[in-house]
Amino acid sequence: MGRRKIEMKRIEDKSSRQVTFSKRRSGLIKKARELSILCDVDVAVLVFSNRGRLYEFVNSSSSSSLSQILKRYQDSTAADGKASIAAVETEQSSPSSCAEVQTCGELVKSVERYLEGPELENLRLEDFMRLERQLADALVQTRTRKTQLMLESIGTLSEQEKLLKQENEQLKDEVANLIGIPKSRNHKDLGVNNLMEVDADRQYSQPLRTLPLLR
Amino acid sequence: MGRRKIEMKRIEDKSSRQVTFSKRRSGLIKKARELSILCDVDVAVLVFSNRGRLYEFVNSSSSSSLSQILKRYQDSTAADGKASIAAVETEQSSPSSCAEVQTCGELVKSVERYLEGPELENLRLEDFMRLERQLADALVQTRTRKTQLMLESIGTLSEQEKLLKQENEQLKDEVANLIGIPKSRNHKDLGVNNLMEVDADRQYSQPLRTLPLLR
DNA sequence: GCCACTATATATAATTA
DNA sequence: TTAATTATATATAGTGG
Repeated sequence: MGRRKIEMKRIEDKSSRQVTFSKRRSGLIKKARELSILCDVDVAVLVFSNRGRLYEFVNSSSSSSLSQILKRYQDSTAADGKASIAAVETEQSSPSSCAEVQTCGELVKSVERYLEGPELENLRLEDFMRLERQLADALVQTRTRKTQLMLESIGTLSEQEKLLKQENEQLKDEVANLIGIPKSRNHKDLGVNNLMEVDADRQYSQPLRTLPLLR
Repeated sequence: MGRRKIEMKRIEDKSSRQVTFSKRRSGLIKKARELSILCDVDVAVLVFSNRGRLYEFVNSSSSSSLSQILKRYQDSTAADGKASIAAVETEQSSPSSCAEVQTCGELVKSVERYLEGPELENLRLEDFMRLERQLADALVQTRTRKTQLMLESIGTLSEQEKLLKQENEQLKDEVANLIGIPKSRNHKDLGVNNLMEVDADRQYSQPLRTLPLLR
């Protein structure tokens, strides 16, 4: 929304953080006002600057006062007082085999037939509960199979990687040998040690960006 | 901000009011989140639909103190004991972050507390439907992230395998060279080049230590 | 009622005064 | 500095499925 896109993280420069705070704060409050007017709902926005100042918006037109809104808020969050925002994402399609897809497709079709059939009227709650269970089972099986296949891929690839690395090391040794021997008899060991040290370092030289996500 | 400018007054058409409510509500909450992140401040947004549902955002790092601050603004403290779970805003989020996962953990905890609480008797069907949605959302999110991580791992490993194979080929060539044409004047250069190439590749040849955690 | 889309309105990051 | 300005990013009103 500006000359360029900014990263969604704390703005480190104090000055521009302050400017952004001022602009976005009023933007937020403006939007809150618009929402409350357009949709005729109660909205409260509270912003506490880190110097302790409070900026707020509470729509006053309705019967709700701030205290009432806050009361509602506290009632609503009596259990823990925390906000939680769940992001819904469409599940990515996995690399599933043809057989599976076919099976799933058939399953879906059979369900469709089931739901469109003339005997639909005659079905009872019990039938739908059974159908639900069947579908849930199919889903669980599909997911399990998917996970299994992915883990297998990962395992195979890791194994492959290990072997390639070993081979690689041997080749490096050989190269070091071939290069090192002509000079003195110690060169070989030095070369090998050096390579191994480099190798040992390698495993630590990586930013593990995935780790935090697992916490 | 749309195909045309709209008057700043209550939208009379019920349907489009509802649509606008949904869109602007998530927009408002998104902006609140951005403000809290970019400027490192505490922000709370509370939106009550006129059917009594609460949509909220409170930046989690400060929620407990925020709750306390909120208490200061409460002038009446009559308790009516009605319990309800805060509705969870469902919105798409691009970057998965620690905060999100943390939110999942918090969600689980709050659910546990909720289900063990003394007010369990007072909950209505509506509350459980909402809870179900929240949990389903959290589950989808978790699954999606899992799948994403696994796919990333597979991608990385494949890439790595490719690079290792290339390196391997080069090393083999070199060994052949060194054996086939020993003591040629090119030896030194080859050695240096090789080491540099290895070095350049190093950044890709990383063991993914996070893998076991996915199981 | 919920998507995706897209034209347009609005918000705002960088820049200038 | 704070206040305008401007170029760009983002939000969203209307639309169709």
